[in-house]
Amino acid sequence: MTRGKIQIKPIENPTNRQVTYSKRRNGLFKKARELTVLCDAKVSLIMISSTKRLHEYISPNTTTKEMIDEYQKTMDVDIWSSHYEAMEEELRKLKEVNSQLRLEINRRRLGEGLEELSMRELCGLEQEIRDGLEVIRERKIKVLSSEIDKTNKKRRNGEVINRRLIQQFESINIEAGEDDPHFGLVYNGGIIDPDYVIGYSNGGTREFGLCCDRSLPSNVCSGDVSDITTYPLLD
Amino acid sequence: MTRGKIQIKPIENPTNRQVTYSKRRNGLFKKARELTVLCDAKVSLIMISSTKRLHEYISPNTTTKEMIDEYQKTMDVDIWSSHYEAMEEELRKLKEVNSQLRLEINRRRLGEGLEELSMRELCGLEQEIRDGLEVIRERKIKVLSSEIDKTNKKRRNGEVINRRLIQQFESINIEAGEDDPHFGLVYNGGIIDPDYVIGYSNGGTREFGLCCDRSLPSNVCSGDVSDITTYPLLD
DNA sequence: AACTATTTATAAGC
DNA sequence: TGCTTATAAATAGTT
Repeated sequence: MTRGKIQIKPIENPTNRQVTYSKRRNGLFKKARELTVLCDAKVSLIMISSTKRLHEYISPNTTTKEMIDEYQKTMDVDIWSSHYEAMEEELRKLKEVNSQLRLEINRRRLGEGLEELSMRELCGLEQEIRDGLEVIRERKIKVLSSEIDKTNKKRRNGEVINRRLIQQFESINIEAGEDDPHFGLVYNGGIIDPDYVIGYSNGGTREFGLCCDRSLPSNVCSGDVSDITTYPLLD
Repeated sequence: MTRGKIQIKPIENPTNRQVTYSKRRNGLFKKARELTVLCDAKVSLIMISSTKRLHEYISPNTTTKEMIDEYQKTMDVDIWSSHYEAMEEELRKLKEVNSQLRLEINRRRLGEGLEELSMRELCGLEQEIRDGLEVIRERKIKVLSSEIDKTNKKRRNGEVINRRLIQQFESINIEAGEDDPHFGLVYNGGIIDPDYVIGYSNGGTREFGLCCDRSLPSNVCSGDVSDITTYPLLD
């Protein structure tokens, strides 16, 4: 605007245009800076040249994000909605995968959703499940073995008391003059047969096995047993 | 900057400050507009006064959102991160549920992850899987039955041709003066025993069962059979 | 908001 | 890009 007034219209010459852009850009920056200082204002200035180069000024007492947030609040528009789109897509996909997984679980657990499976697929699924069943059986055996081991250890620790108990029983039977006692400690020599144990607890640190002689009629236990003496097993 | 040069420092007088803000704001707008036209540039200018009033200029050939998008791309920063937070939380939760579901599937399918299960849980899981297995077995029987039904329908449709085929075989055997033919159509009266069918196809709309008399020695079929006549079954 | 003296911005040239 | 400079434009202080 000197050495001859200019018209405000597009500068055709690219070099000229770029030079003018550069000069005026700096002018704008300077003015923005001055406004910030003089008037305690906040200024966000973003410029993109025709050559796609970006320059920005932001007042020192704020951030671009803050300015944009303020802009949004004032204009009551949601500029970011499009920014959610990618994320929403991901969300949608995850939800889909999720429900697929749930379907899969239900199919396997309840054997539902088999309608569309071919004979070959059904056989494959059956085998898969059999395999899984086998693994569970093996695991059960392992758990049981370890429980038995623990029980045996406790039994060994309790053998002294056990012997005293047997002696007590024998003396009672002798006192009563009975040769064929129907009650007694059943003790099968090391391993407790799980099928023979009635009532099985692994909740605490002590375990008890209540055993009955199966050859006895079931009503033989119906008497008054409240005066039974119990002994704590050693840990 | 006239009637005496000014220092670029905060204007203390609020009225003065506001007046200067107003004047310089318009100046900035004008410069921005001119830059847009002269240099084919895009300008986004947002100003907030000390009295919290917001003014903006945006070049006619663009939008504020576009400018901000471009800004983000260039600066390689995510201004909106805070806007994503809620969504990211949801995303995180979904992913967690997802991996839980996958874990669940693997446990059920492969019988893995059983280490932490108690005896009671193992028994429950085993029963669950047995139940699922039963459903699959039932489904297999259903599929097989339906296949057999379909086969029977086709067989009935093909009975006329079947009979002609039998007649043809019989006449051949009579011509040969043979009383005990070793070749013939094996037809067990309605239901084709799947174990007896060698080669089973359900891919197309037509099905063929190739049957051999199992009492025959295996080398009896080794002759020249290239002149066998085939008949298409009715659909 | 208008005026205007002056400063500032800048177009053209190098 | 940077410097120069003539001149247009912006604007501080006043009314």
